Amino acid sequence: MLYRPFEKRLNTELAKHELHRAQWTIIYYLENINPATLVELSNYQGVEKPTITRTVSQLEERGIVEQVPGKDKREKRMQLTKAGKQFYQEIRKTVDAYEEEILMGISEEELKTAIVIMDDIRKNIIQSGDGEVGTNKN
Amino acid sequence: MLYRPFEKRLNTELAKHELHRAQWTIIYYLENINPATLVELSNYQGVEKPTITRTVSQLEERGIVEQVPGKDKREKRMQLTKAGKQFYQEIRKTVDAYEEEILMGISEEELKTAIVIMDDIRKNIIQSGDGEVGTNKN
DNA sequence: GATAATAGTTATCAAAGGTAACTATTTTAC
DNA sequence: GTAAAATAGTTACCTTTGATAACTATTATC
Repeated sequence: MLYRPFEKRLNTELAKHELHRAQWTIIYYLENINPATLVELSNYQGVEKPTITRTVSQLEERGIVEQVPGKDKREKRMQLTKAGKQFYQEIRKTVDAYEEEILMGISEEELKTAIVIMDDIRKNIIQSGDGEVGTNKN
Repeated sequence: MLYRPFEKRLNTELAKHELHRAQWTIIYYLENINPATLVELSNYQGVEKPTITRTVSQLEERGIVEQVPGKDKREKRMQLTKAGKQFYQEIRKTVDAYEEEILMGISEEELKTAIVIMDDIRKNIIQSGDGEVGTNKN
């Protein structure tokens, strides 16, 4: 049970920027894969659509993300605003410091190994049972 | 982000026994360290006391755990009831199957490595910052 | 063109956590 | 030996984060 203390601590770090974990996860994803639809975000987070709608709205209200016209009138494609990208860099500092702290004494190799294994497990979960999100099954 | 799919799936497994993750964690802990106080449980889960009070009450109402007189009139020492222990065995089957499934293709060694690393990280979190629970600081 | 599927939203509920403020005991300090 | 501090737990209440059900609007498919 690594998760509880990790999340607890991450949230106190993010609180410095008046952010919560769920919001940060979306900002983080958008920094990499930039215009992303809500469904994409929903799949990434492993969370139902209404949950994403809410979190994205919060970020929208704060001017961190904005909509870009997608090829479809249905889809809502989001990207980080200019301010959002700057914001990301700020949070990044906090998160980097946090990560460095909790990874003290753990080598690059060890970390890589752990990541690979956890990724294998994640794939197993998503493949078999229904670690997946409802939308995908229709 | 291994956690979300893992918890989601675990919860659907536990639902077969009308259980939730937080409850299961306590049952699991009590199977090993049997009479445990609420503070102990609270530290184990990395969660504040009121949260534990609630979860333990639920298990108490279902006759899964019961109080044993501790050396102190303050502390509430809990153990699994007879029914609770039987219940544990049942759930164990479900959880074992689940674990086997998600660990498919992952060797003993790999798993051990991952556990060691994650444990190191957990220790780092608890040591430094405040991955800890409020009670401990007073 | 009617039916399916897809993307998103709204409303509402539940799980799981937190804080503040409290009671009842037990320890510690003077 | 009592007053103050610490410890264990509880109650009341709030927040975050998730889920479901039922819906609209748009696009694909047959």
